[in-house]
Amino acid sequence: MAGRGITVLNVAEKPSVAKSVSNILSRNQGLRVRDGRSRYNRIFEFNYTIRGQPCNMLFTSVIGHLMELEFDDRYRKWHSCDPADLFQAPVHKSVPEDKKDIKRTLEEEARRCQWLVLWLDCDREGENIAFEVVDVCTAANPRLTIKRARFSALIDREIHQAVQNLVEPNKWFADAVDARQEIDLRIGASFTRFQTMLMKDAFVIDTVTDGRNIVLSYGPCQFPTLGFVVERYWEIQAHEPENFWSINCSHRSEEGVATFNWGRGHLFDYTYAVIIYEMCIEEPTATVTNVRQQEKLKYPPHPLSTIELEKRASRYFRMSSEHTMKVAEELYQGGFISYPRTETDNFSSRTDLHAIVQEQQGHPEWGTYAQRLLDPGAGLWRNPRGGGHDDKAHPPIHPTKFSAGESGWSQDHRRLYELVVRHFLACVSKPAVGAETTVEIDIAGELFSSCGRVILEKNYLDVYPYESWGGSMIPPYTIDQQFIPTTLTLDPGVTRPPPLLSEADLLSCMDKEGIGTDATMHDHIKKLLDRFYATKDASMRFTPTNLGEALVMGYDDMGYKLWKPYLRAVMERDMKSVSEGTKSKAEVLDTSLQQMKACFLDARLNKVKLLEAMAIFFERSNRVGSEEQNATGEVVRRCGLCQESDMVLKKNRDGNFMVGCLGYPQCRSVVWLPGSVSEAVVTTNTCNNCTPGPVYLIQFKFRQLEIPPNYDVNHLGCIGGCDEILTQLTEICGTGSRMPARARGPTAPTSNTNQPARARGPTASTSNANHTNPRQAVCLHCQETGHSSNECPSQTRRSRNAQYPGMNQQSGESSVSCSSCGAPCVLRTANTANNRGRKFYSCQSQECNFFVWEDNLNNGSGGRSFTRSNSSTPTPSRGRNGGRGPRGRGRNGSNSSNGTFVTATGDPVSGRRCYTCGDPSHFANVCPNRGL
DNA sequence: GCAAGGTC
Repeated sequence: MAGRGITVLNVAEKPSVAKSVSNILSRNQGLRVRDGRSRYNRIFEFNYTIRGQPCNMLFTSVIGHLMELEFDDRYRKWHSCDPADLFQAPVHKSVPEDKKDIKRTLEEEARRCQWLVLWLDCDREGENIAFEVVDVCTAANPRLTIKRARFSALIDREIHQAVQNLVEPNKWFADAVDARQEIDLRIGASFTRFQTMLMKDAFVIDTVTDGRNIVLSYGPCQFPTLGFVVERYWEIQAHEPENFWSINCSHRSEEGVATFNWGRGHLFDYTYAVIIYEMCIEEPTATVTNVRQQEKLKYPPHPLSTIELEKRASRYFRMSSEHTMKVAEELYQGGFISYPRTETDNFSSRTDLHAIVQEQQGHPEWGTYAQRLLDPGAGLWRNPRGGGHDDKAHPPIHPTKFSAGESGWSQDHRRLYELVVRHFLACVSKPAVGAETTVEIDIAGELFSSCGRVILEKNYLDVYPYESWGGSMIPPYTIDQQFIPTTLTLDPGVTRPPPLLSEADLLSCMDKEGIGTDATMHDHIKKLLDRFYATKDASMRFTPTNLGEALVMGYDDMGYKLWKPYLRAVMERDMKSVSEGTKSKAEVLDTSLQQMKACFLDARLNKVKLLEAMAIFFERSNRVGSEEQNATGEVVRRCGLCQESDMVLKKNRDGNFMVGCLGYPQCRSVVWLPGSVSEAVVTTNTCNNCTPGPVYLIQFKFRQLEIPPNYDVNHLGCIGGCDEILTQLTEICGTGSRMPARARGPTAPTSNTNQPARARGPTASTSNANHTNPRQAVCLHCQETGHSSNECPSQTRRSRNAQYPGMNQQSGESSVSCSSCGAPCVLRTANTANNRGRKFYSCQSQECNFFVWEDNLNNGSGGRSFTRSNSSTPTPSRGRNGGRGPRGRGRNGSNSSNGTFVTATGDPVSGRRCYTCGDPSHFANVCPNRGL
């Protein structure tokens, strides 16, 4: 490198840009290339003069983002914290292992440079990457002068202008991306951990996941994408076929046949249709009232953006968007097509379109067409029409090198290259021209019309066989001409549901609602398949799996539209505000994370909705150590034993409350709570006495019949050891621990509560419910000594023997009467998927909606009301149909017209069939032909 | 084991 002048480190977002800009700036004079630490990112060297200042230019690149945002180590393990903590857990940016070599190159080169010029793509992500590069380079050389080159295309004039007019990098743009990254990470990780741990062991869902560890991920892009699929599916399920009628007319003459369509289209009222039809039959003479001739143009498509490429490859070749992008990337790497990730569908006026066409003249299939295009006499050329999108970074996808097919290409490489070339040639061609004739006739006052088209000039259609423009001839007619129709029929028809979403439809939905970017949409679609949320059939159409549907249904039942694109739209608006400087990054982060955390906490409180939705499709699992039980509780305090994890409130397998360490099974610290607790919720109040704090107070509700009369059923309690009432109730009622009392740790909150249970031997001298406990010398019930309150003879185990408060059980199963209304109840057998064979009592009164499971009647765990429909089963009505589908019906709703599918006696409700296979014996949600 | 965004 020459010794005079300053040394400038230039960094581009990708190797291809570093190469292109180096070529342009050096004018291929004295350009030297050497390897960097990374095999992909070479370093170009040349001399250049910036505003009179001689410069030794070093030009290298990164590969997209150099850094990743992640949680601090303390929060990385799934069980290390409550997922709710992830909304404020510390995060940091760092260079991942596979980018370390690029980092080293930057550091080494930066040390010997005076200037750093950033040539990252000129969008928000590019600006953010620019600051990542700045961070790495200035850490190695703090004296660097930082400059930004702004360019919108890799064109000589633009690049020279950019380097002569260097500007400052835009922090607002980078901030917007920082905010987006942080929000995505926090929401994604918290919800993913929450719903995975809630459900993966609670239900049998891993039988169809190829033995892979199932992760029920949530993401602000993947979930709305799933939402589109599910919503369409519900729309189809909710569709009720309706009969309609239409009048059709045809006329055969010597010149040919014309088919006339009824001006009214079709009518749903049969009587009305018949009346009109009879009028036509009585006076069938048709009179031609209008003959219209028009020239019609069919325009070629806009220049090719990424989404259009994906959609068309899916439609024309049935290639998945993910595969399309893989093949396109390889064609790009080989230099055959331009950069494949672009939103732009508009060619810059500076692009030499003719040169691109010229390259294709020799091709055996479309070469002749290319020659015609270039021939001014043929008049085929027309400058392309743009579609109004421009990302200012890349041109539309177009061919960059001629190929008649390479030996290493697969069929998909050939097809995709051909599509890019033909699409480009079509774009610069004139539209097809057709002559359209419309004939209108009148029969007994009813209007009918027929339309025919003749293609006059095919133009672009000659090179674009993927599109057709069907032409159909109709015979000539003149105004006032009269004829008797050859046929005049009243035909029945039936409305059909819309089809399942195709991949092209899905991409359109995502594009319209701003879900993902051109470079990531295919990833989100693939994620639905990878996560077993949806399947794709042979015709490239998507069906939600039971898993995907249940998740969307669960959140929908909570009233949260997390599966809708709204959240992303709000984030996009916030990002725009940050990038324009009208809101600060901190402000946006504060507001949206606060809102999302509130939403998360509420969702967790309503997790029963998710569980109910899952229970519709999946069997409950008896797996021990359900992570739901272990990890989704609310935090009560930091574990004093392991001092690493939080202690959370949760239930054990038998439904008894406890406060256990999230570090289980490594840490077995546990506080068992009284067995009489029916409800427990961690509040935001903290204890003023117990240390180390904070120890959050728990709002308890006790079962009245299981506690002595002088205790209140509601109690705001502390498990830190200071709460006498809780201690007493624990002693009176016992706990839900399965361990024998002698081997257990303290069953009541004491100052020793953070001792591991397994470390407790039979001699542990704590406030355990043992005879040795001096505090039990006086029975709390009868005030006598000699026995504990647990064993007080005056207290039968009322909880076990108590009558269920809502039902009066008399002798014999068949003589139960409803305490709610007094009417007799009958014993019936459930026939739903999840409770088949289970017996329940159902009140016979039409006005009363009470039922109770027989097994609950005996163990006192309660009954629940349900909404009675015409053919009700004891399945609690769960609003599954509310607002879903165009008419507000779900596929198994209790709406009377849709009906509950089977009656309590197992009789199928007539007229309803499985949408998937047509079998009348079940609905689609339990169809054996359906996937997961 | 978690997101989405760059890109080889």
